[in-house]
Amino acid sequence: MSTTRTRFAPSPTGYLHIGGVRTALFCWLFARKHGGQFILRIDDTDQQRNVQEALEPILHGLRWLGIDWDEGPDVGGPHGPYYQSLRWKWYEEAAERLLASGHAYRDYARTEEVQAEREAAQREKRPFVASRRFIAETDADARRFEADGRKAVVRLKMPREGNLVVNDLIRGPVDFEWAQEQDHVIRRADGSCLYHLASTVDDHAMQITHVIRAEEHLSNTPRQVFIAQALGYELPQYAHLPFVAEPGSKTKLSKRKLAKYLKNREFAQLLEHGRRIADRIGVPADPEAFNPVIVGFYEKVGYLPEALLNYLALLGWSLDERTEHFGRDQLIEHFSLERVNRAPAGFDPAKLSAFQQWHFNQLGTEQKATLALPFLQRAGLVPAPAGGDAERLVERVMAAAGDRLRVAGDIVAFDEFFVPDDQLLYDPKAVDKRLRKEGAADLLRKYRERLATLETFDPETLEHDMHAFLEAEGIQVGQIIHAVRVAVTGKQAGLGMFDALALLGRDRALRRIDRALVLT
RNA sequence: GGCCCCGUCGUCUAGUCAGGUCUAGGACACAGGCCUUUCAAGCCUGCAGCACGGGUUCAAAUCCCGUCGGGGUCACCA
Repeated sequence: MSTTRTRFAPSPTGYLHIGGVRTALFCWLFARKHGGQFILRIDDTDQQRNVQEALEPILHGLRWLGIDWDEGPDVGGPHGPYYQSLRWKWYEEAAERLLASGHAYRDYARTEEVQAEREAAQREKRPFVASRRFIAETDADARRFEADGRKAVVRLKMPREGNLVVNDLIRGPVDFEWAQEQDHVIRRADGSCLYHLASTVDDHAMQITHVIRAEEHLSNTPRQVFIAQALGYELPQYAHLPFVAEPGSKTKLSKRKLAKYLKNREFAQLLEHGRRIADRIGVPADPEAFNPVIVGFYEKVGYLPEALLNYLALLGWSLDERTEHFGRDQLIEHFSLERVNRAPAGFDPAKLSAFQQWHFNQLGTEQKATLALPFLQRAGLVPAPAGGDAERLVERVMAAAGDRLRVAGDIVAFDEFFVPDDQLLYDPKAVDKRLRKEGAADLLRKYRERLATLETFDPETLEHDMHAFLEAEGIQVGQIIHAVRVAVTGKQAGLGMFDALALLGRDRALRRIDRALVLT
């Protein structure tokens, strides 16, 4: 057998869908696993305008995830062009050959006529497969039909007996009866060719050995096999992947049903989390582009490509009963179609988030800081270019934050460390609860005086000193620390208190406490 | 409706092909607890599933038949 070659054939829709990219991932993994090639082919037979513009987000998303293609747009290859709109000559020629060999015919039936027959069949509860009442047997027939104002489409002349067994690599043998198959149109009245013809011709021309695609194409396989056999092609192997389903449902995930998914608590949280970040960095949160069903969403808010990849791979595939965390290379090493599940897999936002968290926390402080910096810059919290001091501060905040960030964009939630003291915002609820509490202001004032005289301002010294303060005042830590936190950060929750103080330094801490005291 | 696919905790899954080691394992989520200056994290515990009904067998999640349920597809879309 020749080299393994798989392909992903997206149409330029302007965005990379989660379900689509999962298919691409499996095709890519399979090719890489077997040392073969992964080909990207653009299915633009239907849309003419702005293909490049609508394609860009798809290519970008694939690149972001590290799914690279050996042949396709940008990189070219020996079987190009890789745009179906540029390959019409091949299809045309194939259609003529099918006509010549009797595997296809010119059908002069009008759309309405076919439609009427189809509806009649449905009413009588019998399958509709073909009309064949307007086949032009001779040139004279053709001329007569044309004089009548009719135009011909080319239809496949499907067999009326026997059956086909497709040995699907994931599902095993699948049985189809030829008699159930319609005489599908392969060329329109205007001469342009349709997807099934184009796809079959291209798969052969590009020497695709394994057609790995979504389950929705399983029912389409017989007509493609028919075309391939009629044209004398060697058949590729087929593997039909289960759908990526809606959260909590078995229906195919769709970009258009955002409102419905938002009823799912976890999905709503995922989007909400993203929006909080998007708001701060000025990313428009319109559902056309900012939507968890689209890969771009994750890049925009600072997910790690390897986390998405890992999650997606496990959506329908598994290695064994325990291994969950995979890097790109391990995925390639272990992937196999035999271990792809047959049932649809629901998209689980919470699990994706958990994977992200795990991968993000595998990173060192420095790497996390590097990833977070652009978010601070976009939020206007750190200048661009940042400069050494700013970079060090980001790293120190990141170190003190520990596991508190899930995605790189979460850094904007720690804006208090980057904002000038006189611009720090105080959460009114926090002020009421912690600063306006009886005795809080007095204690805060006393604590402020201690801080003012403290020699060193690192977390250890601060904590040590706090204990001395507690003893001197005869109070519990809870009685003072919350007030200090609100005073210097404006918030009720955040980093460890002593880390926060040390991060700000004495001058900034004192200034903030002074501001806070005015609020009491 | 015809044809095709699918059906193990709420979710993703292991186990099904080669029936026993499965009173069904893991993860996420959820609940409770511990830790604790907050929030996370971490640790511990808990909750929860073989769609149903027949059969075959000493033995069925696993094999067979049927039922039910879900999904896909039936375009001059891809």
